[in-house]
Amino acid sequence: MKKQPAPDLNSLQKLENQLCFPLYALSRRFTKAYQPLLQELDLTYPQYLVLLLLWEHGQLTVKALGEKLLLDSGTLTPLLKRMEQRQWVSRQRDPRDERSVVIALQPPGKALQERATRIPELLAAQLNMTVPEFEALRGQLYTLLNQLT
Amino acid sequence: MKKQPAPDLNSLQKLENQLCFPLYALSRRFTKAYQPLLQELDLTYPQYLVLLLLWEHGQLTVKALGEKLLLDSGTLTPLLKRMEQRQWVSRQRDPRDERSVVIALQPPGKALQERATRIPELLAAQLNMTVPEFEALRGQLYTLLNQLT
DNA sequence: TTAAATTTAGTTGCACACAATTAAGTTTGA
DNA sequence: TCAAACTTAATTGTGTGCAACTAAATTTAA
Repeated sequence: MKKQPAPDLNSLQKLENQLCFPLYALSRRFTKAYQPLLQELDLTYPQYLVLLLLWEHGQLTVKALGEKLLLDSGTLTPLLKRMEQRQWVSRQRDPRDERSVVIALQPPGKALQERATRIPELLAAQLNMTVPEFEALRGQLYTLLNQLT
Repeated sequence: MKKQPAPDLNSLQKLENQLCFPLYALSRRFTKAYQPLLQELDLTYPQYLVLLLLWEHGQLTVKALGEKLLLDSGTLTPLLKRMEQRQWVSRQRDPRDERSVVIALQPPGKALQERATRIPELLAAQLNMTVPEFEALRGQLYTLLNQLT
């Protein structure tokens, strides 16, 4: 039950008073912080996200990956083809529903998991946040994500 | 003086426990929320950010735009050339320092300001947040941005 | 049953992002 | 002074993102 849906409208025309800009900038800075760690594995950040899901689930359809990552086939198809070229994943039509393409983790992709183990903690260490702060912020971001989805 | 720099490491390998993914997804969702409003002005979100700064400052160098937006010339140069083609901005070398290029707002670019007035409040209305919540979140995002910059 | 609607990936085209490099201009320090 | 170091944009090349569209497979509803 929120009372004031719109904050301080007069100054919202300024970049630094908006919410979207720091999200946009911080998202890119985060990706850049991952970059030196991912570069050692020859991975981009979106490719790393796909692998995180496949390390957990083994295989997922393009549709399922798109739902979890909020990406569409226009982004995923070429990205997954590059990952297929490196033998990290396989791509094949589901025989039970030929519309679906199943992306399955392959041994070279599985082998990256071990090398990536410490990435999350190395990133978290750069943030200087407590666990409750971290979890509260994450919760707020997911709440907003639900608002906009 | 933070006591616990790294949160709950065991589960950080999962997408939904990380901070970067919701930032990445939310940033893109926000841009998508702006899109129908910006489309009426034939603007992309990064172009809109450039105009926000030029509406405030009149003119800025490429370097200054890059510092404020955390974007480099590889992104800005082609973007600004597209904005120049539409007569929204001019691009000229600073005679006092020929290395610098000054981006100056032009009348058609200035004219967009009025048409964009209500964009921030229309966006804010979709968030269902109070002013204090909004400001607290913005503050946290800027704090993190400073950590990573 | 079967034509229409829906679902799922893929394709196309455009606009970012950014690393790496280049080129030109300016500052500096021995 | 003047060569080296630094600063600033531009360029090149790669990889996303996403809107719009296409094509094939499946589901649906009359």
